[in-house]
Amino acid sequence: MTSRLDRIAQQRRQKLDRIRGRGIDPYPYGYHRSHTTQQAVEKLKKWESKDATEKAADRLAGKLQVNVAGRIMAIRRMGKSAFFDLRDGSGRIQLLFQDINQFDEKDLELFKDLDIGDIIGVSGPLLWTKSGEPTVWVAEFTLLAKSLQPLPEKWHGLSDVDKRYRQRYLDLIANAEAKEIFRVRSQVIAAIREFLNQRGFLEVETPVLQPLAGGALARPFTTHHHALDQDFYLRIALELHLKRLIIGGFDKVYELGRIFRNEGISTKHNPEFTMLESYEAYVDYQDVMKMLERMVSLIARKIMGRYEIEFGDNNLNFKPPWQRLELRQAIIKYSGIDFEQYPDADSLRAEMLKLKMEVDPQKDRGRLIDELISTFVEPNMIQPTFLLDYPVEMSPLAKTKPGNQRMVERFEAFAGGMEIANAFTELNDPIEQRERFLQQQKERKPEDETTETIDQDFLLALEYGMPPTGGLGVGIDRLVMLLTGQQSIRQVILFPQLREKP
RNA sequence: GGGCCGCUAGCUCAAUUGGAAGAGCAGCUGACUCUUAAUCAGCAGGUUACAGGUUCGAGUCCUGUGCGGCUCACCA
Repeated sequence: MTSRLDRIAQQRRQKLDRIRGRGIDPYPYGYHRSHTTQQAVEKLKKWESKDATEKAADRLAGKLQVNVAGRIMAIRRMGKSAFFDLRDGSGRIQLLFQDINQFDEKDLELFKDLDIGDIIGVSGPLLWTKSGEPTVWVAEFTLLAKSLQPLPEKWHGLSDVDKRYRQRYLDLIANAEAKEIFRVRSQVIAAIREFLNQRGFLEVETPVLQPLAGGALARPFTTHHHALDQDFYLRIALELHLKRLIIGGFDKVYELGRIFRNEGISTKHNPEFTMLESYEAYVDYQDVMKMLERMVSLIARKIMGRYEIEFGDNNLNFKPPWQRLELRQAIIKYSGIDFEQYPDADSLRAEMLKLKMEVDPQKDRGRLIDELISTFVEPNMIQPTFLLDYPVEMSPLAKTKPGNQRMVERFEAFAGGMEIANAFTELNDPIEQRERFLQQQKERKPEDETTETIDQDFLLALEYGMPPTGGLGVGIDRLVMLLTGQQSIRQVILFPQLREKP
């Protein structure tokens, strides 16, 4: 703490003491609002459209009276009068304190002690100022919360990225764009629920704490339950529990939930992030593809008002149908390598080395192909695109293509150079699933902490019979990034993970 | 984890080759009854992230640490 901040805080505390000394509670219990600031402005506009006689009658009848409340964002004192900007969750409105001598001694003193940042409630009639600003002419005012800290600068806002994340409330107060991003995020999630609910999907909740972290391959967070004296993992995917529910007879289920991966942090990765997974019985990945492009495009149009969204230097067009491209063809197109010609890891690695790629000799064929995707293909996936049909090594939970044991019915959706969704026709043959898990375990490196051990309970569930099912996973944070044009995942997560400051 | 960049007043930013740490906003005092980045006059406000080093002299150069950003690696 520097002396200057101390001094400002000290001044505010002195004001607080003065206010208390006059018998005023600076933190009272509530306030009756008749209107939000936005509603008040609308009310005034509506009144403006009436004819002169009606207007005068309304004014006389006190029909322009409102009670509004919010945070003081600006103070323009001008001798006996003053203009304040008042902001609430809906917007802002101007306040006019005309001739402050109308107030009694107590209110006058309180008025003098009001600061930018304080929360107040006011009542009085609405009016237009000469310059056409909708304004509340303040007849009465009440302090609702005294602010003891100075707000960020009014014009430039808060730009210190570190501070914006650590003190997100200041970001939300100071930067309107930040607030808008999270409003959009909330609407996106609501729209997803509405879309899926309308289609007969059932929203469910499954455990975050799991004895095995299955359904994906990622390093999990670990924790410990004391009463059970048992270690648990935080889930890294929703998949295996949702499939159990398909087996249980819910034909359409989804979960919107937080998942946790103990891996690197980047502009596209946060250790905890929000995933949508949905499972629908009796459909395949082609049906899921149609549903996804329909869902995302509807959301874009509903919330952003259009199919085309500016993202970085590009204009993304989410109008269906999205481009469909076989994974194999995409890799050939962007890297020149046809993985079908290299049936094992060694030959593929040799070919990749020719492209001067730095290739980890530990990587198996699936991971090598994955590297080809992320190096050559993903950066080119700007317009919404489905990549279809993946090698079986990369997809232990997906069903192989009919007549081709090496490939599975899987797609990933990309846009803006990011993967936003992953889906497949789910493998429902319990014998094959067990073999795939065993194969996966065999290829696992001894030092590799990321590989799950086999989820026997899930295999048992599969043995009771799971209908043919199409499954989908969507990265909600990335979807919000795309829709709001944000280049960093931290801009769309209210409280992103940061290192603790000393 | 590696590389590069950044950290100056509460906030937004300056500071020439290494030569007296500044401005705007916010704050305080005063003037002002239609302002809206109000205006005008004045005042106050700094461990230049932290710890060392080089130097007559360091915000500036060097080393280390912390935190952040970008990027690479990692990442179904």
